[in-house]
Amino acid sequence: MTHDHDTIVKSTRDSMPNMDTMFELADFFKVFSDSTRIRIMCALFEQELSVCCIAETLSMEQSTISHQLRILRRENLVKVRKDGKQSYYSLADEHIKQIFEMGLEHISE
Amino acid sequence: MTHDHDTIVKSTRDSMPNMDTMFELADFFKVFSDSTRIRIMCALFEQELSVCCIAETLSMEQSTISHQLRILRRENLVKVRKDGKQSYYSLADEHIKQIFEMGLEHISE
DNA sequence: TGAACATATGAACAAACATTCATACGTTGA
DNA sequence: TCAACGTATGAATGTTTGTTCATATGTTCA
Repeated sequence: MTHDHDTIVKSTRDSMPNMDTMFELADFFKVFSDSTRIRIMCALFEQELSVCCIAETLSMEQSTISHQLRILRRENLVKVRKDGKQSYYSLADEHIKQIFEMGLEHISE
Repeated sequence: MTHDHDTIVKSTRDSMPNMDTMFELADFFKVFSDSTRIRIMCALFEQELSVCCIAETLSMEQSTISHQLRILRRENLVKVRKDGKQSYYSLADEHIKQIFEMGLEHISE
């Protein structure tokens, strides 16, 4: 780059959020970037479900679902309730629906 | 799974969006799941910028930025205006800011 | 108590992805 | 026209990540 961009570069940098914030933002959206996790969350929109019930609903292996639920749990998007042998998962945040709506809105354009 | 979940599985499946929709949704969020792309979009919030200007703002290689801009272009999140040697990129959609806001809201909890 | 079941998790594997390097293409101005 | 510059892109590379397999943990019930 030869021409003088110093002013623009500087003011652009100043206008941007903190580095940390932008990395966190990417990490947050990363959770929604996998179709299995999306499908799990969609399944949980109506009611809480056990792990094997989710697995059967999605026609996927129990292990796969458990691994993905772990990620959703870590990110505080779902919560667990244990009852006997089963673990019942539900959405931790009503917020999630809004985020879905927003994505759907963009897709339908 | 031994106990009878057929009813729940069936009604859950019925309540869920189309498969295609859920895959598209994941693909949409995938675009936001990378910190470089997030940073590029943040840089473009204020004004259109040339490729080399973005690269310098983020202290990253021009090639890296070009590759990521290609993805953002493919997903219709940025648009290009060519002027002489330079390509000026800008956000294609005011929508994007809303999506960012929503993510930031969740992070700050 | 032991067998059947539900869930969680580590290791291995394959696929997806971001970055870098090298280079090609197009534009400008001397 | 040729050199310098800005941008785009294919190939190579290393890393991340989702899925599978095997298995461990914990619970229920006969």
